[in-house]
Amino acid sequence: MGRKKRQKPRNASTELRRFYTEHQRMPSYREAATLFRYRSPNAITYWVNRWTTTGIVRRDRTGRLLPGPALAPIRLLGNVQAGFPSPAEEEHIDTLSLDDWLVGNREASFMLKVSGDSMVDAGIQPGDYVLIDRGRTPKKGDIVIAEVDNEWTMKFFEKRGNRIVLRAANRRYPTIVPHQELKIAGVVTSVIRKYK
Amino acid sequence: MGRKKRQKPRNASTELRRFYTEHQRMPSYREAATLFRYRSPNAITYWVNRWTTTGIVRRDRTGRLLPGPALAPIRLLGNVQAGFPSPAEEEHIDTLSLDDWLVGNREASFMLKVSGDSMVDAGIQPGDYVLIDRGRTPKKGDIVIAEVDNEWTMKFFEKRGNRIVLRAANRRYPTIVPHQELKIAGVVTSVIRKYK
DNA sequence: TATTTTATTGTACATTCGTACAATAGTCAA
DNA sequence: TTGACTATTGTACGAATGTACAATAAAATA
Repeated sequence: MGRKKRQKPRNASTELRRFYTEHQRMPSYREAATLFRYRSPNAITYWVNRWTTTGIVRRDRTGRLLPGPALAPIRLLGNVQAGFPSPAEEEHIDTLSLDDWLVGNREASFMLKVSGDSMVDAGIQPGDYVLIDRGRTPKKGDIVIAEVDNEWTMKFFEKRGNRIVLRAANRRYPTIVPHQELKIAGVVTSVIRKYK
Repeated sequence: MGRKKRQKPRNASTELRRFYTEHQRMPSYREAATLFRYRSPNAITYWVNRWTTTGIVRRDRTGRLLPGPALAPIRLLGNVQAGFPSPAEEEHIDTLSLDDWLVGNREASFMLKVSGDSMVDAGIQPGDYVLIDRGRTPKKGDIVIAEVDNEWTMKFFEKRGNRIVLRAANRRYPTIVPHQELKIAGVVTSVIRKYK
């Protein structure tokens, strides 16, 4: 039969991950054959057998492909200062995606980029991103997105006696005691800083 | 025919998202029928038709289910201080997952929980998580995980003349000039803080 | 060189899949 | 009560899928 030079699929994990994130599913054997330039879907059967041993893919009930552990998201290891962690003592957030880990209530969540310096003393800097949960009712000490004088800002939600006050985590900003009704857009559930 | 009380599937998005994150694929029509307690896969065909209009699901080439925009991850909106953003002016990280956004090089990445206070002046606090890229070569100004005196710490990577120095972002810690060879585990690519 | 191992192709088949079609019961408003 | 609309069930069919089997070329090894 006509036959191409042998190849052995290069960076299978990368290609498969790309397909998975692009299509939100794993390829069929025939699609994978196309992807890796094979003429027969059976070439994929051949490779799937070793990919399962290396954890790149798994099979579901009907034999279809699923992403294996090696395609899975980020691992959470131990602490920085407590000495460098050995892979043995990994915490097991392994299987969880950052999305699931950070976003509890998807429908009610959104993200903002921080541009002021009113929260620097709380370690939130301009350029950071904050995840907001719209649905949550703020507790004392929470960081909230609130409307003050027709402007939305990020402040600590606190109480003085029975009154609610909004405190900035920057000595240069005053604490605000809202007169009338107070609009709160949501509670900050996490902060993300991304270095280039 | 025997028939159950009418139901109209409740929180379809939640159920479907649960299935998708658990199985890493969308259900077949028959599986979805089981999931929502229907006796006929055709009940799902019926509902898929309206789920596609509300963006909960999409169909692929062969009619199989894919997660729709409404099942998709977090949206990135505008800036905090620049006034509260209208949904119109969303940046379009919509379709991107936090994982993809934060983790460039999956194989070479891992996560650490910060336990020291050596970087507080850079806004990295004890309890924060840092994502590390093993593969990247550190540039001046990067935050790195380095081995100093048989202990791993997080420091700014800088240069004095031709020498590499490791500087803490906390006035109480000294700057370190490594004598011999310097082991660097990776470069910090992002910081994540999670409030309870 | 000869031999073994590894990689690729093609075909065929049972299984699973989505969906078209038809029937009918539940719900609601007039 | 009647009629219109909505929701559910069952069946059947063509298309797509994973895989078993067999053949064989390419590369590695002796």
